[in-house]
Amino acid sequence: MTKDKAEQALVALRRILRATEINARALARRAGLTPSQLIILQVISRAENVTLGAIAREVSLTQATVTALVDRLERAGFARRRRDHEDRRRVLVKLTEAGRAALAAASDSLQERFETRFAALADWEQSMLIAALERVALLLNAEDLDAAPVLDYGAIDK
Amino acid sequence: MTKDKAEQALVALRRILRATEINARALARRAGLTPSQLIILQVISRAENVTLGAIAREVSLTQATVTALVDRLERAGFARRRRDHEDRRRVLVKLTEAGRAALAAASDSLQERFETRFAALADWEQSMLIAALERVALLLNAEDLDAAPVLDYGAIDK
DNA sequence: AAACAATCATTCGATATGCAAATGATTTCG
DNA sequence: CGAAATCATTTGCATATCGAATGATTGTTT
Repeated sequence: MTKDKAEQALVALRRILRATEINARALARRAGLTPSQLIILQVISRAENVTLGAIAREVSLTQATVTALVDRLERAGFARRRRDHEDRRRVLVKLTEAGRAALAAASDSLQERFETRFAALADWEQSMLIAALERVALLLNAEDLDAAPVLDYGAIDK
Repeated sequence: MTKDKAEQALVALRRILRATEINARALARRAGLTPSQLIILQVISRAENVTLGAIAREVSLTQATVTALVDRLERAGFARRRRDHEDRRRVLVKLTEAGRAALAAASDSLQERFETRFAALADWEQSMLIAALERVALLLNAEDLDAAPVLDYGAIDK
């Protein structure tokens, strides 16, 4: 009797998760940030001028938590707050130059390695991998877990 | 010009990471545990009688951190410590009945859903997905990031 | 065997994470 | 207008995580 195939798939999946998880920690460390802070920073950099609540929803954290995280990012000089003029309840967050630099310093070598190696594959193989990954995401029902549009979780975390 | 294929792959990958990450939190919550505690509990359950240092290495945390986590698991009645007789510096950790029950209560619905859906696929498709996942793990160079043998990160976190 | 080095766990101090509930400010809607 | 909803912050609390120091034990060297 062969090893259960679903189990094989799960093992490979866990290996992927583990690699990215460990990478995320190392990554943040290199940038002088914590994993959570790095994630927030990535969200901010992707969508300049986001509201705090939007960030919270995107990363599935509480507004209170995001407030605290942005506090530290701001104190570290990586981000800046400013009130929204349209709706003065909102607070928009923006990346500073230092923040951009920190992100650059944290350039994701794991991701780059992946991209490089991926690019070296034959075209049909690239397509196959994409199809397979999307299939797996579907099997995990990723779509009804996150209504969030762009998500982009950086590399995990945590 | 078509969207970069590597980017497509990464997007799917992030969706997978995100699904599992959110799931891990919900999972732990259901069992009355924190994500970290759940991970430790899973490690313990898989290899009965592990040393604290071994746990730390397996999950890439500090011994100090693992000590604190096991403290809480023990206080909650989910695990028990006992000294190793061979080498009295070591401390072995064992799951209690309550711990086993907690793990059962936290049975991973995401994983189950995956297994169910995976099982419904045609045989060739299963094989293809496995191959693809293993390929991706390789592209991420998972093997030189973790020397750890069994790894099995449960459902990530964190 | 005595001395020294290595290993293993714990403790301590410090910072960060994360939540729920309460509060304050502003907008929206009946 | 006044009530309800929305958005951010604050507060209080438990946890997570690390590095460095400490204590206990084992292994090694002379």
